[in-house]
Amino acid sequence: MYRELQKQLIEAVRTILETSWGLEVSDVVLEQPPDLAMGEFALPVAFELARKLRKAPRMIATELAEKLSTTLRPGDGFLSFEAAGAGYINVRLDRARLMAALASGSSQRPSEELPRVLVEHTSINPNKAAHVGHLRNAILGDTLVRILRARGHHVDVQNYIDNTGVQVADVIVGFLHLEHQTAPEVEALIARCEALGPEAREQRFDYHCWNLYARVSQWYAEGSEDQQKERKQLRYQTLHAIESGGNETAEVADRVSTAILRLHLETMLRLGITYDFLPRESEILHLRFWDRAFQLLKESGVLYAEQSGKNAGCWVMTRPGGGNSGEGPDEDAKVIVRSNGTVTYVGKDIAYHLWKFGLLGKDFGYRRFFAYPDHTCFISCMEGEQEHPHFGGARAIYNVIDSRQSDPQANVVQALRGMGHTEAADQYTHFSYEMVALTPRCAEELGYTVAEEDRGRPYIEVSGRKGFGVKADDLLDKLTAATRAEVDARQPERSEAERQRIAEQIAIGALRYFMLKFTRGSVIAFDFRDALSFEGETGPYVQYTAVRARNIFRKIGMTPESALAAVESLQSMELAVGAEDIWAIWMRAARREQTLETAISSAEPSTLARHCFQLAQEFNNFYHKHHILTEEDAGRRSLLLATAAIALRELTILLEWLGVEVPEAM
RNA sequence: GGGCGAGUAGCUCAAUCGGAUAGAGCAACGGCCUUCUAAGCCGUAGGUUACAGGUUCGAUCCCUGUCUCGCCUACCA
Repeated sequence: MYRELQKQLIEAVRTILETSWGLEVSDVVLEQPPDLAMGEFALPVAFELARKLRKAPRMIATELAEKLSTTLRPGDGFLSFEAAGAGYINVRLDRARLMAALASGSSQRPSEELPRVLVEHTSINPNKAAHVGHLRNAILGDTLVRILRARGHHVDVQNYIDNTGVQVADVIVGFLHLEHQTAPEVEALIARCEALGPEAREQRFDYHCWNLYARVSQWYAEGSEDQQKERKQLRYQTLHAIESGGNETAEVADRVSTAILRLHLETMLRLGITYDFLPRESEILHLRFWDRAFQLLKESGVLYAEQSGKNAGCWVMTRPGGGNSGEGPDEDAKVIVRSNGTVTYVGKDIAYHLWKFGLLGKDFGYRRFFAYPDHTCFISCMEGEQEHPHFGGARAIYNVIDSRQSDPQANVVQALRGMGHTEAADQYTHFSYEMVALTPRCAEELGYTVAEEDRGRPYIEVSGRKGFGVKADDLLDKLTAATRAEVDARQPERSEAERQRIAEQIAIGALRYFMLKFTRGSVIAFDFRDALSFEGETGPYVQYTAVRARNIFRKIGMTPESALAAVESLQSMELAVGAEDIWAIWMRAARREQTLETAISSAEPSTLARHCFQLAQEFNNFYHKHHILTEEDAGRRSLLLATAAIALRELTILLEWLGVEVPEAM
């Protein structure tokens, strides 16, 4: 109903402007007054018209308000229109009617066919344990998936696995040439680690590789010049062996990366994050996706063979911003195929994205890989199972990838556009976000020595190569331990299993909210003090609020649904009119869908996190001010109960979108 | 050199397409637990929105210039 009122109002303003003044305004701006007591909507349109009409804004506002009140009647849901301030028009709604509509939950969105979308997120190199930076990616991605589904899209979730890249190669170099292990020995190690189970963190295979990767990176940089050259050569030999496949090195790499991949999936599952499909680079190579893409790129003229200059002998592509000045070679062009004939990462990515949009004319084989409680995750392979869901061929895609990759991402879009796939290019969203870094203090806490010059900086970038960072599982364990201690103290009568479950839910709530409350563009300077805080603008604060609301209904022995159903027969709704703290909660509920739309169109989940937190604040304020159980006036009590019920309903929906559960008790 | 992003309270961050008095949380200080859970609530203090111009009824937001910081810009992946 709220949305319809907005539309009606904007339409009415447009009509009046046209018929009375013969004016056309492209965009009628609708705002909220700074204080709810002033009304539900505010129209600043009079300011815009002041110049055209050569009249004071306030006068225009008065006139327009008058016309509006004869057009939109109380029967439509509008109560009054009045000029305010220097020239605003404040609009009051029929609160009782809006409340009734909200309580009955009649905010159905049209069931039109929404396009199938594809979200790629997580995409961790399978060569080491996941860290906080990966958590930000996965949590942002998973939340995006949840809100797209809430809007009504069919969403396929993909986690791209670069199992044949240089990072995997580095760890394999470590196993084979630094530790001098044989293939069976590596396999035995994986088996031993798996037998220990996920609880033995320090002995986990991905933790082992975390350290090994750091050692190898250091090993490359050590020794004499000749040694370094030799080691670098070893590195590329290993990489090429892995890329070509069908040899023992590739076999070991596959075992190692697959074992780590499973651990990553388990880590993410702790946070309630799941995937539908895991496309791997090995299949993109062996199924020759690139050959087909190369052909298409040449045919469309996107790629051209550079004849001279520094890129002579390469197949290159003009960059999005740049362009050939006409004279001589475009030195700024992006190399896609090297002079030795090998394809770069961006080239493979173009092929992969043609597949995503169903424009390649090739497909993966699919095989079952990981079982979730409610569905199965498939992985790419050469020859797959007979029956499998179809992935790819999406109308719109979102790539959750940090901002450092904006250049290669732009290249892929440029290629699509150049090939004439303008619709695909328009529906390609690089959901970029800034990295997670560590505060210098946090780095020191972890036992890393911080260079003097870094000590003054607000943050230090994590580095997998240096083994510098906070591992995802360690952080989750730390959060769980901290919440567990608090739960033990507060809920001593509950069973061990219950308390553990609650502690985990709170830990996840804290972590997910922490990652979501920042806007995408801001670097998160990670610090345990902030992340382990459960007060103020945090997940546990919101969870606690929902638990509080639910306790009211448990205590009184009635359901929130029946409290909402009672709104119809409320005689005392006028009470809400004077009580802005109550009305604020209902208005918050009214704005939910609009906030969802904003979050999606701006690809900014933090909008929803903030909305959710503000609702929690409003409810806590209300909770403190009104004591429901001891309220004697029956009508007023019904109003208070309905308000608690709407708050609980909204909090539950919003937290679900954010991937945060409401614990039994806190 | 070029591209992208950032600079707002002591700290970490917001600010709905350019709108009314720039808001939260932490930290600090002062209050509130015989009452539905104090992981809570209320209050105090804290600001020349990096700087200088410009655009207009109005600028944290748009334009120009300057300063500072980060990332990207390889025939690495």
